[in-house]
Amino acid sequence: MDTGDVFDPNCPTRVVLDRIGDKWSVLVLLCLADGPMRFTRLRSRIGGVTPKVLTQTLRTMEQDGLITREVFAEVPPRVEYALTDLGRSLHDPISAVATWAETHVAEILRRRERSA
Amino acid sequence: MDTGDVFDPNCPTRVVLDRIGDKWSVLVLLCLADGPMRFTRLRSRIGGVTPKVLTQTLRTMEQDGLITREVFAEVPPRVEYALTDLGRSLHDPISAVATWAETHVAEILRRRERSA
DNA sequence: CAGCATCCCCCTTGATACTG
DNA sequence: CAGTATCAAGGGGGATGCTG
Repeated sequence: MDTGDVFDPNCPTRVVLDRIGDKWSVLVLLCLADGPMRFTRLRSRIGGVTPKVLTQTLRTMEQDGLITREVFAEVPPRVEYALTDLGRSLHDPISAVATWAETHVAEILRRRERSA
Repeated sequence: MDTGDVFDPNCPTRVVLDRIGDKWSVLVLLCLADGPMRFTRLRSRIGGVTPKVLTQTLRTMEQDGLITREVFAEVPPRVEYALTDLGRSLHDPISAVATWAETHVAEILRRRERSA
């Protein structure tokens, strides 16, 4: 397998880029960086996400080994999500992009309007 | 405008994240990091992209001020795309993510299969 | 060469409602 | 609380063909 060329459509790196490009995954990761968190907490912190989509996102991230899902046999039910080492290792790169975004958003919006 | 909370759905930072999440923008940016490039060159280096989508991507990136588009009045026509300073400033963060992707792709795919 | 025009499809995303 | 079920919609993305 060729992991050396992101430009190759068959390159598995594309898979990762797709996941990162996902609208919610990044937000979940940034959120969980503050520590383990329950479903409802995630949902309320990440504005605009529906339960279904949040569940989908969490399941996929779990399968990819980015987060863990721990169910406590209690009433009422409690489920905690947390970053794995792999997930944590992605935090810094993602965070750098987020910081860039926050820094340059204004400029981009300005240019976008100017060319509208 | 509140640029401080990525979790706010109205936060313009989301806009940038969306653009970055775009399937092709990242590839274009990585590609142009090697220097100015013509349409066809971009198209052949970025496997799997159709002209229409590539054009859309380039236009949007131009409007956002990430790249420039220079048309040479020649026959046959020649159009060169290049990164702006803004675009260049995004290269490092993006590149960090890409590197992460290449490094951890194998592990992710392994986990994904294991949980399938 | 560098693209625009068209048509189309599917797949994500979402709103709403319900449940173990 | 932490989800599932269902249904609807929209647009990103793609194939093809044409042109300045």
